[in-house]
Amino acid sequence: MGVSERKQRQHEELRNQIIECSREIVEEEGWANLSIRKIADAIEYSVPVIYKHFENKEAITAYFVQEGFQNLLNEVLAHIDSNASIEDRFQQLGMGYYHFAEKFPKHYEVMFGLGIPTCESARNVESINQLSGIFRSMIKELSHKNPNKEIDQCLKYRTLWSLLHGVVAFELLALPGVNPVCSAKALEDVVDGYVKSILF
Amino acid sequence: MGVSERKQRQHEELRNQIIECSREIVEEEGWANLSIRKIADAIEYSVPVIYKHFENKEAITAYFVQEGFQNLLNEVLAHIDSNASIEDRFQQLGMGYYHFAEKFPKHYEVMFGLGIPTCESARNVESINQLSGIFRSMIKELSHKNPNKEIDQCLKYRTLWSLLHGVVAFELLALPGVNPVCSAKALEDVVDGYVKSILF
DNA sequence: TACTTTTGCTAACACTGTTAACTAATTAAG
DNA sequence: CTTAATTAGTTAACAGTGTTAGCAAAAGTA
Repeated sequence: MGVSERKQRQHEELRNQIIECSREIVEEEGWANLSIRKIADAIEYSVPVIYKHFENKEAITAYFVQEGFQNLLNEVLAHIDSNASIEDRFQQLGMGYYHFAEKFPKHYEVMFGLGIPTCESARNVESINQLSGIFRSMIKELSHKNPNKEIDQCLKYRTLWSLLHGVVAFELLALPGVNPVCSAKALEDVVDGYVKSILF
Repeated sequence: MGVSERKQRQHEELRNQIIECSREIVEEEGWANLSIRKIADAIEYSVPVIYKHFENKEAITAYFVQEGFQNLLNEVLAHIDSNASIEDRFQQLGMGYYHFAEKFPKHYEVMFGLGIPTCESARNVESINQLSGIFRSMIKELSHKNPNKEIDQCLKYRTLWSLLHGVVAFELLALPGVNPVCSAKALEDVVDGYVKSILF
């Protein structure tokens, strides 16, 4: 037959077109200007067709949240050299995180935007759990280097992510009065302080 | 006459009503559900009346950004005991920042929300400059305690704000997989590391 | 009293997300 | 091969959004 296969292929192709057109719109006009009608226009289909592929608009943004966390995971993994010292690996982790945000700022926006209902869609994303695992194991390893100090690893896990997010969010916010110091430098500084806070 | 005075008073009263009704709506339904028509309904006037008091909807949110930074400044000032040591004052600053976000989460959202066009409206807010001044002078003072180390104060200013924002943003995002460690504790931890990164 | 200004309204325009109802094309069954 | 069933895709509507033009009524001024 092959006919139903072709149909399914075409169905998936259309889904991809929705995704790619959405990506372009967001890239050029930002999340606020992404609309179902614009997508429909871009894929040259009528509006209701989109609802055959995505339950609603939020499901489209949720896709990008998912994709974003996958990219974040890949970027972090790509930056970590498992032969390096644990201290260096923390810097590498930071740089991976930073480079992700630099490469995919729109993804970062929708992943971590405050007040946007996409926070919900971050739940049940497998990549987060993997990232979480990397973070925690590195913290554990670093903690072992300083057996004298009682270290709350749960707390440290949270602060690590806070630090990373803080630096990156500031870069994206471009708050007034803040000189354009290189964010990578700021992140290096912050991670350095973080590592020291565990070691000393 | 006093008649034009009364008119102006009534005009200002209506403006206040717009603000207070907006505050209530945002408190109960969030920023996404704040609409001109809902405000008009609440103040029991027709829609165009609102445009006599605010140029557009963004001007309303801009008002809250302004108010937010004023509150943030007040909260920070209230927490800092000028007789305390510089190390303690950094902790106090952090706590002031944190308590502001705790008391006014909706303000924090609109002040620092990513991707929301209100970032623009943060420019030209006088309170930011005052806050900025406090941050910088404290960094300067702490740096003097360690004359051996060459400290990039511009960088430290940026990282300080990143740290504060990072912790608070995480609290508000309530990201999955992150145990509900007390944010105040996380902030204390972070500020401690920050101070040490300057002193040692 | 007549004129002018202010005040506030209705109604519209151009958008938004979402869905019900319909048509046309395609597929499967008799 | 024709008929029935399914699917694909459409139009048109509903309810909501921000914003504004045009008008009526009220209030203030001469």
